[in-house]
Amino acid sequence: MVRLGFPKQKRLLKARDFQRVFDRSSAKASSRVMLLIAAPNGLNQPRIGFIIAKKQVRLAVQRNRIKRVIRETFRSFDSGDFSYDVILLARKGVDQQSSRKIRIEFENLWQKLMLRTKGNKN
RNA sequence: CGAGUUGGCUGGGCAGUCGCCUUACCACUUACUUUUACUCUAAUCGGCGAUCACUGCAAUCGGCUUUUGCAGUGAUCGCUCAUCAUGCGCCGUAAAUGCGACAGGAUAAGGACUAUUAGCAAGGAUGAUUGGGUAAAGGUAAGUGGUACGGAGGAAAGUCCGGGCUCCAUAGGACAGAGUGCCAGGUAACCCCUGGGGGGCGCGAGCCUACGGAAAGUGCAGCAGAAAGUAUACCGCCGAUCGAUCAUAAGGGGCUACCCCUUUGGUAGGAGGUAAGGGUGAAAUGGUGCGGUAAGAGCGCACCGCACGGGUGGCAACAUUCCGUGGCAAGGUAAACCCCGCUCGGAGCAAGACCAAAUAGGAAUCCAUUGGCGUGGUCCGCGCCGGAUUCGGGUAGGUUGCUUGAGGUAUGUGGUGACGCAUACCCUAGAUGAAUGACUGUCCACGACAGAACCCGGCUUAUAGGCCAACUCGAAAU
RNA sequence: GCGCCCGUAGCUCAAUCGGAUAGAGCAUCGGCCUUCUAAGCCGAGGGUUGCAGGUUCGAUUCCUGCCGGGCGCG
Repeated sequence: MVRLGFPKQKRLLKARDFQRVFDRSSAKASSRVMLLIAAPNGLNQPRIGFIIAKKQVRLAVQRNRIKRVIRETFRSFDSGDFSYDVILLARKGVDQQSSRKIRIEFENLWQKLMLRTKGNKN
């Protein structure tokens, strides 16, 4: 049974964590409106952090919406022992897309990312 | 019914599943800590003792050697060391005490015994500090799981004003600077609000209004126009008064087909008069009429307007169909400089406070007590005493501030109103990479603008709609 | 959380302490030149001066409020 909670252990909180992911990034997946960067974290679960700049998404309501949608999607994943830290970078125009579209796009990118990290291992 | 004005309220509802944050409670785990019990004995400082070595002194009239004693230094070993006290007769051990009963039995009575007792007092190598382990109980923190309550806005936004709060002096004086500007009131305060006045717009309900001073001074006004701030005069009008000229109508005179003088009328002109008319401009020094004049003109008069003084009404701004005076100026611009009145100390929750951690508080240069820093534009004042710059190095983790407040709701009451007062009840986000979402079903008007970050009062801006109240205009009907 | 600056032609910039038609270079278009192109020469078009109000006779300029962009301090 997969637990669907979203506690703080599954988030990136400190500036240090973010810096580490940028320094040791091993896989990327991107689309027109967002970019995922992943780095191994040595835990038995993935963690996620958001970088949604005010410059890219002006309104606070939209920034909150994107975070909520993606957190919700991330929460519902059966990630298994995918032990990577992932950073989501928002690009311009995300706020123009509907929540459903963002959700689908993020799911696709996540699948891509999992494939790529496996490829790296081999 | 249509069109409109003003003010106020609301800002999708319901059900289910999963998830996030705060708080409270319960259970478990981990860490820390306190107390108690048991247990182990490590370190530092100090002290004591023994042995050995060295040095000095004495025992001895002197020297040497030896011995003994004392003192000092050093080394080694040991004790202090395992607990809320133990232990100290003698022996032993390297090492440590004095006093001392009552009652009682026995006895004639007492001693002895009881008794190294009880008790008292002093001393000390026995001192001071830091520890480890196990168990139990309690507390704190973190995490996990569970239950329950609560969980963004009317603008949370822009950061345009005003305050609270915190630190710097208790926020003080002067200048500079900034803001503000009809009057009265409300308020903690305001560039806010309410009521009133003046001006402008609208048929109206209503709306807008930086609305002090131009007689303190300085500046500015292109083009056009004669002239743009000083009063002047371009085209005009007049030319009474001046001479020239024409006519000769009237009168007079003379040398009588002509001439002269005066008057009258005309023409051109000049000195001059004038500001009615024309034209320019955003703006040209009251308007209309009559009189008047050479033509005109506030030159005079009437009415209107204006200014000043007084009265009256109003707290005041101001108003005035009241009275009087003045023929009538002193143009505009102060969101140009400026003057006047009033207001304003600076910084901001990354304020500030506490805990923990870290460090060597380093090097160079410059300035220096008429100085530097706090302190901000300057000076004074106040407080503190080295300061500034560069280079190098270290730390930038947590708690608090943090939500009970100029708070809300209801009722009553004072006031035209903003708002005030009284009583009762209520507690309503507090995150910190930042919490309200997702999915499903269903209903309808098919859901706009938009997310708290120390807190309030306003302003401004954005906003799908829906609801309520008051009022205005128009139409129809009664 | 504070503080400051800038928005003018497609682009880069001017415009005197408010004065009339908002100008220059590059770019665009047309013509000349050249066999053709480039360069050069001549000419033309292109502006709601970020938006909305206000002050003023008159606003790119002054004031107020919005919108957008940039910079600095902690």
